[in-house]
Amino acid sequence: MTTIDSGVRQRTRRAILEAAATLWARDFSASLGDIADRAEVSRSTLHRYFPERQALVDALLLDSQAQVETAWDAAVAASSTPIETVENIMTAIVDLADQILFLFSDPARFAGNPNWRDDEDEALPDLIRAAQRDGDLDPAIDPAFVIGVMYSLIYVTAESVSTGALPRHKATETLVRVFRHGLSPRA
Amino acid sequence: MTTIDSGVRQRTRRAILEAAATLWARDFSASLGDIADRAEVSRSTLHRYFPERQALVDALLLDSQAQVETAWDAAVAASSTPIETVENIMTAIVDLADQILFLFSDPARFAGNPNWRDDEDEALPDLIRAAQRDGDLDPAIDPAFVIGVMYSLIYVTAESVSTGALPRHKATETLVRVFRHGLSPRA
DNA sequence: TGAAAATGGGACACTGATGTGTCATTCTTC
DNA sequence: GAAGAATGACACATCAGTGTCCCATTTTCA
Repeated sequence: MTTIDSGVRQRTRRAILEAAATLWARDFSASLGDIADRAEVSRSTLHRYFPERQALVDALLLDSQAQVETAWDAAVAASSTPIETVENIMTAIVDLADQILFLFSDPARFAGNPNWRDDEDEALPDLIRAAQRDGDLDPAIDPAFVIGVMYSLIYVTAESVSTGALPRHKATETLVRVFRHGLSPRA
Repeated sequence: MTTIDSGVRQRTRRAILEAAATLWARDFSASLGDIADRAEVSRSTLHRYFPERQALVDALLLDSQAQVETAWDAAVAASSTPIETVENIMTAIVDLADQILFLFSDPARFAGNPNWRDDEDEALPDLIRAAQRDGDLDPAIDPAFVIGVMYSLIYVTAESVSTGALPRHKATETLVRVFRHGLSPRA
């Protein structure tokens, strides 16, 4: 178990993490039994991979942060200006809505957890301020508020996509448009 | 108990409902003990007012809907155009963020509950469409998406106000501004 | 094919939340 | 000051979620 990592184990582990993200994004009190059902795995198996509930929480925390970071870095690499970077990050993260909700829906959820990193806590406000200096975002609006709007719009967009109300490209297009127009310095 | 409604009982009842709204808005699995603590009341007293958990849920459901309806009607009465009505509703509802979260954060929470009413389910989309016809909102954006943006912005604004990041008038001003600009038909 | 790995499922104890009831104390109100 | 309302503090039973074993069965792979 410590040295061997068969493909089977990886797939099972991933299925459990996916199920946990889906359920815990909406309801963090969802039981391990619910998660096991969703992952199409017995509760025994779930406990073999994650002995305690906290172990699954920690694993999902690390996994979610890694996924977000990957998408984040790709968005940064593909952008040239601050506003473009912010918009690309939003678009990229729409697909990680479950992970975002799990990570950020309750600010106190991971307080004191050694695995919690708020790396971007400074990177994002810096980006916002840079975009404000460039004249692409209204400098009168508190960066923290801008970030709140960002995550809100991401969540709304992800909902629209997951319910099938809008195709992904159309939804993200609207997302970026609403964000840019809503927070632009133009009166 | 059935005929008498002393001021004491009303205050205690209200304190419990307030506490439940505050806690359940963020975490619907919060225990009755937590709510009793928050309301500064013993768990015994809470059970005297609401014999079962479900009784408290139903009472809060009715109370929240009534509060929202009151604020809603006042906003409608004070407005003359569809877009103005929508904006006034948003501003009024910022103070009811806990109730809004309790009512709408989980679409399935009240499925099948006889006390659940979605009266505004048609009133709001109608308002949106009217504002779109007036040229105040972009007709290319799905009304359901507009409503999602509305509630998201209300939540972000309420957060800013409750954490003290922004004074209420400044926050609501930004709220309306972002909404109008973000969804305006102007390119 | 046969061993090892992986899984399913049941039994069990433990814990926290819940629902019910009783009794003593505090507070209103006349 | 006395009667009744309101509350707090316990005690107790119940129940769902959790964590731990154990064993039979299935799947994987050399």
